[in-house]
Amino acid sequence: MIPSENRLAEEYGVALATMRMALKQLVDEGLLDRRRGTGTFVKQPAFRADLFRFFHVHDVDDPDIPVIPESRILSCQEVPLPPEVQKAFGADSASHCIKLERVRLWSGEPMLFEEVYLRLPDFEELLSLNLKTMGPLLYPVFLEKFGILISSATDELSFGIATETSAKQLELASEAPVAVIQRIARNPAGRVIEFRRVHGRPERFRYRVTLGDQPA
Amino acid sequence: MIPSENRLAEEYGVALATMRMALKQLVDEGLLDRRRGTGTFVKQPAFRADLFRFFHVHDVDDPDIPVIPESRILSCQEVPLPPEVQKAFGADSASHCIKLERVRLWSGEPMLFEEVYLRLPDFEELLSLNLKTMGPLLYPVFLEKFGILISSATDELSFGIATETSAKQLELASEAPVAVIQRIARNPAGRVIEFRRVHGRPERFRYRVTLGDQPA
DNA sequence: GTCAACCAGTTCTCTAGAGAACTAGACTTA
DNA sequence: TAAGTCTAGTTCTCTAGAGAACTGGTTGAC
Repeated sequence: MIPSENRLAEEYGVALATMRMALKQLVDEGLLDRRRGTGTFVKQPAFRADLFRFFHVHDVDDPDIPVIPESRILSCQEVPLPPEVQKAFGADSASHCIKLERVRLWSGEPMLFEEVYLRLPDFEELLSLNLKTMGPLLYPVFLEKFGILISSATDELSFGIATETSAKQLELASEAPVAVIQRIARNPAGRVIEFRRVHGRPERFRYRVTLGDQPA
Repeated sequence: MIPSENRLAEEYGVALATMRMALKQLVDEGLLDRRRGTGTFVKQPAFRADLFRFFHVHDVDDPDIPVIPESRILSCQEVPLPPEVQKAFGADSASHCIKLERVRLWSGEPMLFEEVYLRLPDFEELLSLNLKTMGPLLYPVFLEKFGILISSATDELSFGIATETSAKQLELASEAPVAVIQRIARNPAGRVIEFRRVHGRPERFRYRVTLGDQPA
């Protein structure tokens, strides 16, 4: 809970209405939560709900329970920038980047194989970080360890065939059909922070997204 | 362009600041556009950009050009409510609904087969409407003919196999693999207006979505 | 012990206005 | 003609405050 609008206005030497406008803006941005008669509270960053709600693998039997799949990191190393990543990062990118490979499992079965590309030198420290200690979600790590907030992402879904690596990790036959998700994630300034390519086992794959005004 | 905030406040007998707050809210809802030094203008409903941006079939050669596929309506009739539609519409639904079938083509090739379920009696008039005169997009028709605004939608993508009908319309072999999109669309009050099931040819299928703050 | 009444603290809505910032068009001048 | 200047009209930001609406806790009556 933060101080009341009265106190804040006094403290910062602005009029009450001005402080109220400022607070309202922060509410609109999803950073604060105000309750009449109670007070103003800081909110968890909204991307947790916004970006992961749809990226869950849903149980086929009960599709309303979203699950965050377990994460198993395979590798994390510096590689030259692949051309499609170069295109996403833009001209101001370095010539190398970090490539992180991981498998996401659900009930012990591999569901998704992810290749995550991250900017250098921004994420240089990631190479020396203990990957075992990371949780299953990357964006909270970005925020806590690097101070980088992911505020928007564009996903593109299509169908493709497995690569040698993804087939192996997903326990599929070589060149089996897979779901392909390509994600470009940005910070609030619109700078592309992450390029991600995901291959998923098609038979249990389910991707959910809600656009527009979220109904209460 | 609508009258200035001064005039409106006077006309409605409220204070200037109050009218400003009201106008700001309409701007936030995407209904108005204000330009300092110029005036306030009514905006085209935002869903046009929000909901259709991602629902485009992108050219494989040039994925940055979105295309609205041509629409060919096959049928439009009253049918008993299928159970999954019943679940989406909720308990207050009538026992029957409108089912609209159509194919969406691109460069003459069928890309998507859609089954659209709409509430009765809300859309009763649709049965007597000349379907030939409708454009390729349904939501503008909902707004203009029925005064119903679609403001949010939840899409769920998965993989499945073609039904007899969808295989025929998409010119695929029976039980061929297809992309499946299930959409639930709502009005601003959160009432479910539309249930839609789409089958798509997998090989050129591409679905793009951006969540979070849209970068300028 | 239970329930109702009260109260201090908070946000919400609205009033009344001043001055800055900006725009589009009309006007002036070289 | 072309470029700069002015001006009326507009939105934007901020001040100063009153009263309503609501919440969570305390007090008091039974």
